[in-house]
Amino acid sequence: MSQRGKELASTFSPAEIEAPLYEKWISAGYFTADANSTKEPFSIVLPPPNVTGILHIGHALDQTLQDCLARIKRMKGYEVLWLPGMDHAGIATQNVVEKQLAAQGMSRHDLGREEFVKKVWQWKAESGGAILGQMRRMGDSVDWSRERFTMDEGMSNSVLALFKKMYDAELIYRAERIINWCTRCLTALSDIEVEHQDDAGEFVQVRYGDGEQSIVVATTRAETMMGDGAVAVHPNDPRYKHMIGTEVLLPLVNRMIPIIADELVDPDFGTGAVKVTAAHDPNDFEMAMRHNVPFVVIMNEHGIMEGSGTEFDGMDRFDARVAVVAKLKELGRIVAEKRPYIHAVGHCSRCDTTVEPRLSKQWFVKVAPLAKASADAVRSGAVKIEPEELAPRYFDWVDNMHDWCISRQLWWGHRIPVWYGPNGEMVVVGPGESAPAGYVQDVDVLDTWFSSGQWAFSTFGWPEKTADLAKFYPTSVLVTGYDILFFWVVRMMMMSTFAMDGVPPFKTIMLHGLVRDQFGKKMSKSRGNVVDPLEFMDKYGADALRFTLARGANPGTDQALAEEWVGGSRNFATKLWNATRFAMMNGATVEGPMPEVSKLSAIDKWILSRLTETIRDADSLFEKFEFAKASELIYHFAWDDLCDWYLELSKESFATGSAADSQRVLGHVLDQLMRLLHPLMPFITEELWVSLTGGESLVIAKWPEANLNYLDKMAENLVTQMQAVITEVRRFRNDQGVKATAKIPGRLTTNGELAKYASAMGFVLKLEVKEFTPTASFEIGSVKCELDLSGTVDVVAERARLTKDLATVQKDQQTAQVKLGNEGFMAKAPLEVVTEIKERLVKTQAEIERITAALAALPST
RNA sequence: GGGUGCUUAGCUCAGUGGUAGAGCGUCUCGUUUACACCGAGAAUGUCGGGGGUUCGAAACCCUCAGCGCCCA
Repeated sequence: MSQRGKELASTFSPAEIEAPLYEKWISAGYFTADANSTKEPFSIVLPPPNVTGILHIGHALDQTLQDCLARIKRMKGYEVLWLPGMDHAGIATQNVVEKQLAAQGMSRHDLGREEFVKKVWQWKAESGGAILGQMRRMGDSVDWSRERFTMDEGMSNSVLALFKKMYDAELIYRAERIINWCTRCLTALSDIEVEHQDDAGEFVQVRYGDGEQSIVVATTRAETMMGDGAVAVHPNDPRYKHMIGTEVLLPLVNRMIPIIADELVDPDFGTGAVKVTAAHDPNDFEMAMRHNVPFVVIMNEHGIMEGSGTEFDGMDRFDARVAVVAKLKELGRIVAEKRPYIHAVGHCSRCDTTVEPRLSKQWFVKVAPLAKASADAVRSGAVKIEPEELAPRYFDWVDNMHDWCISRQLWWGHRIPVWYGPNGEMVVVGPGESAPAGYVQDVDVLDTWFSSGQWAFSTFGWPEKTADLAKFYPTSVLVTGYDILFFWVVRMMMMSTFAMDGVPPFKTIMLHGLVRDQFGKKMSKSRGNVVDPLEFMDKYGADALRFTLARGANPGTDQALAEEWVGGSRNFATKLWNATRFAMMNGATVEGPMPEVSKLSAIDKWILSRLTETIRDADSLFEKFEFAKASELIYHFAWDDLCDWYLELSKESFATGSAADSQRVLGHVLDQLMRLLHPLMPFITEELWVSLTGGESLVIAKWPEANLNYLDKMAENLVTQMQAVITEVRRFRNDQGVKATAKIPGRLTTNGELAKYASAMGFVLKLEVKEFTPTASFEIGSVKCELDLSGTVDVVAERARLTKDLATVQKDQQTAQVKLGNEGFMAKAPLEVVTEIKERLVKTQAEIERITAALAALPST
C-alpha cells in the first residue's frame, strides 16, 4: 500500500503520528532480531532500569543514544539486537514494599519471608515496569520478544551457575569481616552502596591511663571505646616511641590495653595516637589482624550498645556517644573537644541511615583476579572506553578494588545457593541440582549487582550454548552514564569476562554525562528543578525531546537542559514538516533516475554537494559517538542550507514551471535527509519519508551514503557569492527602511556563471523586473545592483552603514598588512597560510575601493 | 587529603596554533500562499588574572584565583 503523495496536514502534531507509527514498527517486527541471520551482528543490552522506576530524563538520554545507534546500524544492514529489561533492584524494591506495609502498621516479619516475597512479586506485576511502557513513547527500537528481568527463570539459572563456577574457582568465599552495615535495613552493604557525606560530628581527645603511663587518643567515635583492644601510634613517632609495647588503662571499662605501632597511623592527625576498635572500624580491623588485638563487640545489629558490660548498654549509639563523653568529662579525661567537627561519614545509599562498620560473617567475591582481567581487557585495547579521557577513572577503580561483599540480609533477591548440613557441611547447589536431605539453605540473598553484572550474557541464555549467545555476544557497545562506571560497568566486565572464558562483554563502553537543569545544576527533588521527560514529550513530541538530548550529548560531559530548548527542537520538527509539505506541493519527487549532474543548475549542484558533505561528516561523527556535533551539522544543513537558501533560490524555477531536474533533486535531498535524521527523530522522518517516497519504512531503509561525485566546490563558491549578494541587498533595503515584502524595481547585472542566476536572486529579493531609473546603485563583488527606491535614499543611514563597514574592512586590511610585513611570519608561516592572508589583503583592498566609491557617490547632506 | 575536570556572548555550551562560533534570549522591521512553532536585519566577548613558548595563543607550558565531580 503506497502512501505516496498522501497530503500532509497543514500543521505537524506529534501526538497524532507517534503511537500509530510505533505500532506499525512493532507489528512489522522490525525490531525483532534473528540469531540465525547471516548479517553481521550489532547488539546492545539496555542498562536495566529498576523495576520500581519511571522514566526520568537520564533514561531518556541514555535511550535516545542507544536507539540512535541501533537504528543507524539497522539501516546499515546489521542484524541489530537491542535487548530491553529490568533489574529487580534488591534493597530499593524491598524498601518500597516495606514502606507500603508500614503504612498498614506491618513489617515484613509479620508476613514472613515467603508471603513477603510473594507480595513483592505481586507489586512488581502490578506497578513494576512502567518504564518499559514509557520506552514506547520514546520510540525505542528494542526487541520486546527478548525482554528480560534479573529475577526471571533464565537469569536465576545463570546466577546459580555462575555462583558455583566462581565458588569452584575459589573466587567466592565466606568470612568474618568488617562490613558496611545499615542498622535500619539490617543488611550488609557493599562499598558502592555507601555514600559519603560531610557530617557535623565531634572530635574529642581522651586521656587513657594515668600519670607517666598515659596517652591521649583522638576520636570521632567515643562511644566505641569500650570495644578498644589497643592504642596505636606511628612506629617512628618520637612522642610515643618509648611507650610502644607498654599498656595503658582503658577508662570506663578499666581494662589494660597495649600500645602498638602501625604505619597506618598518621602522626599528624589529632594527637598521633588512635584507639583500635577492631570490631567496629575497618582500619582498626586491619591493624588488629596484624597485631593480634582482640575483637570486642559492644553493639548489636540495630546500633544499640550491647555487651560492653557498662552502664551504656541498651543505649542507642548516638545517645551513647553523648553519654560517654559526659562521663569522661566527669572523670576529667577529656583533654580537648571540637564540635562541630565536619568529616565524611558513610550513609546507606537507600535510606540515608549512618552506616555502622560491623564485624559479621558474609560472602565475598575475591576481586583481584577478576579486576585484573577487566583492567587488562581495556589496557590491551580489546575493550575501548569512549571518550578515552574517562579510562583513568576506570583504572583507578579496578586497580584498587576491595573484595566485594555479596550477601545481603534481605528477602528480595536471589537466595544464596549454599546449603548447610547438620554437621557443618556446606554445599553449593548449581542449576538443576538439589541439596542433600536435611540441609538448610543460607538465609541471605545476593547483592543485586551480582545478577545485573551478568546482564550481558545471561540475557542471551547462558549457561546454555544458545544461538543468541553465539550471535550477539560480546555486545557491540555499552551505552551508559559515567556515574555508574564503578557500580555496574566494572561488575559486568568482571563477571562476564570470567563467565565467558576471557571474552569481555562489550567492544566499546560509551559513556555519556548527566542531564542537568538549565543552569547546569544537578537536578534534585529538594532543589525542585527536576524535569519530566514524559511531560516534554506530551508538550513537544518525542522527536523534539530526543533531538534536544542528542544535540546536547558531547561525549562524557554533562549537559544542561531547558524547556525552551525542547521547544526549539519542536520548532525544527515543524520546519521539516513544512519544508517537506512545500516541496511536495512543488512536485518534489524520487521517481526516475537522478538527472545527469553536469546538466544541473549551480543551485542544484550546490545542494547536492552540501548534502554529500553533510552525510559524510555526520556519519563519521556518529561513528565516533559525537551525537551533539552530528545533530548540529544536520540541523544546520536542513534549516540553513535547505530551507533558507535552496528552497528560496528555487522558488523562481518552481514558479515558472520548468523545474523537472530541481524537483528530482529536491526529492532526493529530502529522501536522504530523512534517512540521516531518522535515528535522531524517528517519528516525523518516517511520516514525511513515507509520504514523499511511498516507501515501506525508514526503519528498514538504507542508510545514506555520501556520493562523492556530487562534491562541487565551484557550485559551492557560486552559491556563496549569491548568498553574499542577497544578504547585502537585504541589508541595504533594511537600512533604507524598505519592507522585506515590498516589491521594488531593481536589477542585478553581472557576467559569467553568476549571470545565469541573476533572476533567481532577484526573485528572492522581490525585485520587480521593469524599466526604471535607479535611485540607488552599488556593487557587491562582480554584481551590480540597481534599485529604484521611489524616492530619495536615506543618505544618513547609508553613510553610517558604509562608514561602519569601511572601518571593519580597514581593520581586516591592517591585520593582514601587519602579518605580511612581519619578517618572522613570512619566513616561518606555512605557505598556504601566507597565501590565504595575501588573498585576504586583496579582497579587503577591493572592498575598501568599493565602499569608498559608494561613499563618494552619496550626495552630501 | 588524593585524583580529575572546568572557567569563551545575558544563559547553556562548541571550538587543541592562523581574522572568535551555535542554540536560547535581546533589539529593529515584517501576516511575502511552506512555516509567526516563521522570515529578514542587528547588537553583544581585551576567550578567569598574571607570566612564558611561538612569526602567530581561546588553544601549548608555568603560576594564581574561583567553581565542580570522583575517591578517601
